[in-house]
Amino acid sequence: MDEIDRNLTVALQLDGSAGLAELAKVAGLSVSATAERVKRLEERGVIRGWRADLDPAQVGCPLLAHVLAAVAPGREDASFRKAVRRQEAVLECHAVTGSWTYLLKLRLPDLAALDQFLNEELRLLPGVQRVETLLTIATVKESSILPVAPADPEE
Amino acid sequence: MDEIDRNLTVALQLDGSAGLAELAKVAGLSVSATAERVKRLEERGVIRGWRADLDPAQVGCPLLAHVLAAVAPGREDASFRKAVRRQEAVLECHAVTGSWTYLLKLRLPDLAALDQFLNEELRLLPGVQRVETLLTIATVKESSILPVAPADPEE
DNA sequence: ACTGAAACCACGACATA
DNA sequence: TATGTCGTGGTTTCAGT
Repeated sequence: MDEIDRNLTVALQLDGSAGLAELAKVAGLSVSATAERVKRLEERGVIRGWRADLDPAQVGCPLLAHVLAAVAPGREDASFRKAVRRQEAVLECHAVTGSWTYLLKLRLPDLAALDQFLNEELRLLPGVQRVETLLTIATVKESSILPVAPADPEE
Repeated sequence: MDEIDRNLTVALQLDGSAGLAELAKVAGLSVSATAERVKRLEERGVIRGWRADLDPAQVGCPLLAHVLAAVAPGREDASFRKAVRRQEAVLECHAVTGSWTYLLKLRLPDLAALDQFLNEELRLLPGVQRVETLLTIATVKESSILPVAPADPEE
């Protein structure tokens, strides 16, 4: 993971359809050396895959909501996690510090779907004690581009 | 945006490197008709771009944190938004309902970077009144695959 | 709007340094 | 680990339905 790899990962996040010729220019390498690098990044798992980046509104999921959930510790926790992973509407679920246990990110078609998720799915899960919903009014920024960190000595 | 388009968008989210031949099978169309559809989806902005999906940890951003911020309403709000958009570490920023104004999602190299962001960037912004940080201990689910909604009559 | 074929270009393997 | 060449295969375009 040197300077060149970092440049490649940045470029590939911005435009994964670039093509090796263009990438080679960015990297300052030949096309085949660039191809080799990209293949390595995939093999090492640095690149996990290639995705089309879709407009949520245009695929019928204009609503964004975050949900804070307090879940009782213990055995029930595992079943909560499993249930959450099965839900398509749940894009993210993180165990967090603070007075809440989990923070979920949801994409939904409309408020009816949110209501249904909260009352017919989430609240019914064992161990769920308290739920708070933060509905998104406006999105100021939403990016999937990770800030690739500069060199870390211990590599 | 018919059934075929929806199938294509789902497939392209899962694997954007699939190739038209494979996609054509999914769509049940010829290769060139499939190519046409994908091009249209791009032109209409349904597909916003093509991205390499990276492993955050491997590009030096293992830390995930969410920040709730209460910001005074008024003119200062615009400068808050502008500042937040400039910050690479801020992957998302949403104006939300409830007792907080904004919810931010951050990717960072380490706690030092988080400390620096909170104290030397966020808290210094005009109008910021209160800040609460939710550090992610474990990620249960993190997906960028939108749940493409089935047919909406009014299209 | 979809099909099929032809032209073209980009990718991937190989031999070399 | 990088380079350049060559062969293959996929993408693009075009004429036809």
